[in-house]
Amino acid sequence: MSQHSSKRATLSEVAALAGVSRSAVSRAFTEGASVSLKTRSKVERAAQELGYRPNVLARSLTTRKTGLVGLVANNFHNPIFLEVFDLFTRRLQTVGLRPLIVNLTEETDPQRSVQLLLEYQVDAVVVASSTLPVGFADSFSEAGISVVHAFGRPTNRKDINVIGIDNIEAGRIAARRLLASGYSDVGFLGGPEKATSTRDRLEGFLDVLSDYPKIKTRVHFAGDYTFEAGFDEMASMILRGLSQAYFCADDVISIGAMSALRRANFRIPQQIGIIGFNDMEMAGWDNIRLTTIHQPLDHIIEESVICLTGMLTLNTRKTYQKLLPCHIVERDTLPALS
Amino acid sequence: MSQHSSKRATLSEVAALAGVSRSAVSRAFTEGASVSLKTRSKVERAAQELGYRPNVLARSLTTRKTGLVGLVANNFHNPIFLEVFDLFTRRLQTVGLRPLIVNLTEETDPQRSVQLLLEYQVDAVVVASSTLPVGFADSFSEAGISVVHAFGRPTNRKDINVIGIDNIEAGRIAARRLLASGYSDVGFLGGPEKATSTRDRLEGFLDVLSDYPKIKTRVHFAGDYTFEAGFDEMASMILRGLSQAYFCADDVISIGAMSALRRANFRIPQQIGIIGFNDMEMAGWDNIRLTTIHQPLDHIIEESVICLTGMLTLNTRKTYQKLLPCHIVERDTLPALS
DNA sequence: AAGAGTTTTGCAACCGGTTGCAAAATAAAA
DNA sequence: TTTTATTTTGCAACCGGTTGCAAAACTCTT
Repeated sequence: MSQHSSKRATLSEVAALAGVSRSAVSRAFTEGASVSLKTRSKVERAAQELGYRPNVLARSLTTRKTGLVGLVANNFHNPIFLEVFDLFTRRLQTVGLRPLIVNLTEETDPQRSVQLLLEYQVDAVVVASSTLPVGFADSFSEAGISVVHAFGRPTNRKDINVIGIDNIEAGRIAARRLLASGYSDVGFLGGPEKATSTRDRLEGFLDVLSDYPKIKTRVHFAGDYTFEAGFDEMASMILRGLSQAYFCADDVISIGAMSALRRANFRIPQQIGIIGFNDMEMAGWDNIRLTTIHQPLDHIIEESVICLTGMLTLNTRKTYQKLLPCHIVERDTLPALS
Repeated sequence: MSQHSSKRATLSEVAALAGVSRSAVSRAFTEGASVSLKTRSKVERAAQELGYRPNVLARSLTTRKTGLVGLVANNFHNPIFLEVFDLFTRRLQTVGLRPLIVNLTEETDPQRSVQLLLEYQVDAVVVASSTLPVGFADSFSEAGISVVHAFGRPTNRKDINVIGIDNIEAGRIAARRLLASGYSDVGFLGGPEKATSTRDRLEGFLDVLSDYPKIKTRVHFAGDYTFEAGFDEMASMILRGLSQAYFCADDVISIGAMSALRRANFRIPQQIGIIGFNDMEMAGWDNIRLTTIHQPLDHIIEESVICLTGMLTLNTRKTYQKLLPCHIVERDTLPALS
């Protein structure tokens, strides 16, 4: 009941007050340990009295489980990541894990970040990004830490778990949707050219279109998954001539691009059609209503956390690679299909 | 150079390999400890060889510093928080602190979250929210942990640090700006009615307007700092009759409200003027161009981290309460001033 | 070369917990 | 009640580090 504001109570103090051994106290606080009802209640009373809470970090020293999970991300300018953080932190919380977040900026040295998470003895690492230094996720598994790469691309590295979507198929879906609207001149506006997600979506996109040689196809890249990048790239495309419709490889890029189009007085979808990617919250806002490919964030994250807890409880090191299906959400930036 | 993939090397192993005592190794890894050049290099060589990295958690046991900082937030649906996270994680990283993030949802028990951070022995807690269970920040300082409440309201509780803005003054600024445009009927569209930020902004707003009894003033509240809340509230206001201009107490609410207005064919700013609050990244996007009150996020966060490191290094418990100035960013949702 | 002053080193105890093991206590069987 | 099986308990060692203290190893004087 009473609280010491200054100093935190320790195991020994509780043991002393309860009149039992330190081990007894420890056991009273460990699930499924052997303690009699009598001791347990003595301990609980004493603990209550002192406001005792076990020190997880000290405990981790012997149990070798910290409950910490590194959450590495490198794009804090795309609103989709707020949703990602929300979902990840919630899910991790409910399974008793604590996210230790690493913001991988241009200034931070990736290798140093790896070290850092190692020093904090994280139980596992979640890498949430589709644009990363190649081999970044690898360095964790090399150091003996379980990794799950959310939004990643499948790899043949046996010890990396990947949960994401089939970006190639997503590119195909977009291409087919544009074909269905009858366009004869379509464009691809990707994110960073070297990002695996960009390359894969482009591959699928071109894959479908290669069967329709009469349809003109243009390819462009925004340097970044940001509004400005989308805006700027579209602005320059306007000067060089436009296709009838675009597959923009990210919602925020789409919004940037549409903004540039509207500023140049193009009407969407009447003059130019747009299909985005991600289906972030904002895409459904009434002033945007972006037709886009839904990426099943919650599902991806759910699976990631399942994969993670799986590895932590039974420590089966079975590699887990899962690609989840995407689907189109029809809104107002492509003409409705009949 | 070589790495053990399976097992992490420990202090003792390094000591053995280097042929020195464990203390020597420890000292070689502690800034400013007494070690000869010779031993240091022996240790470094051995550490390199084994891929040794000290266990921060074990160290924290004796040093009583974990380098962990709890970062508590409760709104993952407002894009402004992505900026907040970005800035906080960056800043904390550069001063060698690690953010342990807590997502305070409706399901999570606030008291349990406090416990949790205590169990992890965080060095300090940052509470980043302007809408929180009253006394929430208190429970940390009661437990003997330094708290800084970013975006909070000043309090007379002596042990809580607050860094934020003067919301009352912000309300005044908004009111004066609307007056300057010559409106004779203005509205306030706040966030959650009980949030301190809402109440304060309203207070300032009404404070200025009380000097102009001829100007009609209406007050409304959106239930939440979200797009939908802004949209819905404005939609229902449209039915009940509108003022000429509104101070919306958050950008995302503003965007929701404007969306409802546009859908009802009102032209902004010609028919209805809007001034928002926060100046989030998106407010400057070309398709939004929201005139809004800039809240100095980066400055607030910089100060918060300074306050925090101050408390941690020299552990002066001097209370630190700082309100930073806001200013208007003129864009396109209010008529330009001559 | 001996003595004084300074720096470096290792020992051992400690931080706050957990856990294998054998002894003590309790419950069940005879 | 005694014997045996079972549960509960405390001891002591350990997890991976740090640190006060006294001894050891250096410098520098004289």
